[in-house]
Amino acid sequence: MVTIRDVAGESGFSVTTVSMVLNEGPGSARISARTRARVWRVARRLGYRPNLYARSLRSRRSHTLGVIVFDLTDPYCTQILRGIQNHLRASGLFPIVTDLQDDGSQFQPCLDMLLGRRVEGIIAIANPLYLDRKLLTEFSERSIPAVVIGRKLADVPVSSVVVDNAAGTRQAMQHLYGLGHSRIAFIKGPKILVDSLQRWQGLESFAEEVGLELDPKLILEINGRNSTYAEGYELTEELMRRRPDFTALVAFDDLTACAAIRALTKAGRRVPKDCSVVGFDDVPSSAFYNPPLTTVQQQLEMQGSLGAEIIEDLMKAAAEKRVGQPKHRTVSPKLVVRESTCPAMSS
Amino acid sequence: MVTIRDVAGESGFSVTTVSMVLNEGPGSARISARTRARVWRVARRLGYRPNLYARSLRSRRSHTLGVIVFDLTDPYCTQILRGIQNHLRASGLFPIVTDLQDDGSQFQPCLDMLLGRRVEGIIAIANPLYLDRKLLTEFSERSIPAVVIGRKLADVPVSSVVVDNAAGTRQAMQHLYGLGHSRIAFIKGPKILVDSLQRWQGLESFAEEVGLELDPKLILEINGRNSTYAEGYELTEELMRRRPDFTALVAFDDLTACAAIRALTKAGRRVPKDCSVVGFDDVPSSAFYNPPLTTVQQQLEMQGSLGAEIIEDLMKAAAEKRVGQPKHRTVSPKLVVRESTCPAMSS
DNA sequence: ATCCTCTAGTGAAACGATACACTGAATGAA
DNA sequence: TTCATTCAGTGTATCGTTTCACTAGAGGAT
Repeated sequence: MVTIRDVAGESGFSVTTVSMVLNEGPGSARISARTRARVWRVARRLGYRPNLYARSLRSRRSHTLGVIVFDLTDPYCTQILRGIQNHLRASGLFPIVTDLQDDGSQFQPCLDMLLGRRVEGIIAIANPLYLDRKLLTEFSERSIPAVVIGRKLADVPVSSVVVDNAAGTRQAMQHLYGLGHSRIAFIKGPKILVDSLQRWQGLESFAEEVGLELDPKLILEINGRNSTYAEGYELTEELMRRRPDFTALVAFDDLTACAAIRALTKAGRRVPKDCSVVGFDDVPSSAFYNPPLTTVQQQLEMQGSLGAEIIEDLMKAAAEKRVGQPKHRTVSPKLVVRESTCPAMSS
Repeated sequence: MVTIRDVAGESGFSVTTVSMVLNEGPGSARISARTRARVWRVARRLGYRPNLYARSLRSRRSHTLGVIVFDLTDPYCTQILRGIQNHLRASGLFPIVTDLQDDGSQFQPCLDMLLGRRVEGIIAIANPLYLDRKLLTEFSERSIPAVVIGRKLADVPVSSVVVDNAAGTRQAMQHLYGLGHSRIAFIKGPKILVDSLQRWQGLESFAEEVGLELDPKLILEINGRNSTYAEGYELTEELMRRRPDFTALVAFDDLTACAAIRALTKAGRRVPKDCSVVGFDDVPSSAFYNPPLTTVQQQLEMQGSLGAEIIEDLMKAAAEKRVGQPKHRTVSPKLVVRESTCPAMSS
């Protein structure tokens, strides 16, 4: 591997000069244009590549941030990741992503990894199950900026990006109500997720406003013990057993919605003609479902880039020894209407 | 941040001793148990975390490998990634993943990134479109081990892991043939992918063996100009226009299969009763499709871990200054039968 | 001629770890 | 007693950069 010393020797200038030229920093202005050109030429000819380890060691900056995702195979995570990457590309920061693989006990090892690599900031994509606030506190103690995407932690001084869940389900309900649906079934999310409650509240408040009664028999809840899909499927069967006459179903998320559609189809009910279904998230595969899913889009990429923006600011502040105040952003979800919903049959 | 010097000062031993103890290397045997215990205790108490930059700089080992994926939001990639991670966890190697975002021009920057971080090996998940063999050659020149997953490059001395495409489509055909289907439609993959040809050949050879005639009018091909899904949808419509009487359809991949199912459903044909459909890949969402997709499972996780195994061996060889021979592995695909296929109607 | 400023660059000391050759004391054999 | 060997560590150079204080020489002002 060719080092800066090689470039210096070959070009006839000192290591310092080469360093200043190649970094194009403020010092570089003190070097004549001719020298700069020569240094660059030699560096290029030799294929010089600065050793990031040496650089970071000396400069005490890693230009690196850690991203902790709870499951890299989950499209929810990868979309957010995409947003983060896109925002970061311009800023010269490099994301190191670590994957919890849906296993909470991996949190500490991941954190150790990232701290060992001296990340200057952290973005955690939060499955609340695996988000250890104690560990996040560790960051604020070391004054390493951190932002959580998908969850707002009340008692920890950590930035956050969240979606306005209530606004999302309100839109979903508005849509169905506008289509003339009134016997609507619901599959609520598991209690452990704050999102479950928020989504339910948005939905309930809309129903109350327009004077729509919700039949308790048509409200079921995922308990989260088995696979979401399997459970969604079974709950839908249970709903049909209880009250076969509902004309629409609101699912906690897209996966549940897909399970519901499958169960309905199996039972001989056509979606959307016999029953409309709406989901939440808008993961990419929802657009390709049979039928394409009407769902509440979370703007995950946007959430990612907002998170990246926040962390970037905080990191800049930290580098300049200022203290950055935690920031909190909320993104507005947007209903995307596809083919899993249609007007209620006038019965 | 607490350094090794702090631990040395606090424990009363020399930096060298602390280093030997904490690394638990061969040198550590020369240190008494009492000293070891003390050093560990102090290190733990102070929260010492070795600086990986300093370590790598001095030891000239990064214990790091680069993974280049062509699209991190593609489940194909994330499943392979999962396999890689799982294999690597035990071996103390850390994967740094870079994402091409489906943009070939990102290949060089990603490579630069990885080389700057002194990765000791590379795994590339190959969308052949973006796999630059010139750049990969750069690795073998620097004698950095590399393995490509998803493609075997004939003229480059680089290891590979591939799926036996032909065996996969043979199984798919066997399945349909066994169910009594004989009027089968096909949507071939785009010409630029080697997989397209291989899958087609497997399929054709099976048909020939059992004396099944393939109607040229029922063979269409994705050209890859627009979105695969949209094209799959349109091609299916075209097939129905040409010969509405086919009873089964073999799609190039799962996404195409989903598009086909959607098009068939829209046209009022029930899957599988009126037409069976089989895909290829078995991405996770295929199991949740409506109906759940019968498809050829690629064993992507397995491919990932095989790739990791190869790179691990090669890296070990490189570290010991041996030369590792490129290895080539082929995984056998496996048909998974779900609900998108059923016996042909006896007509 | 002297002093000062500016220009264009240089030298040496870090950064935090590991590698390697070395050492003082204790032990054992002759 | 003496010499060699082992034990349990230590001192110092080094990895490839950046940082910071410094300087030789040119040019201008007095």
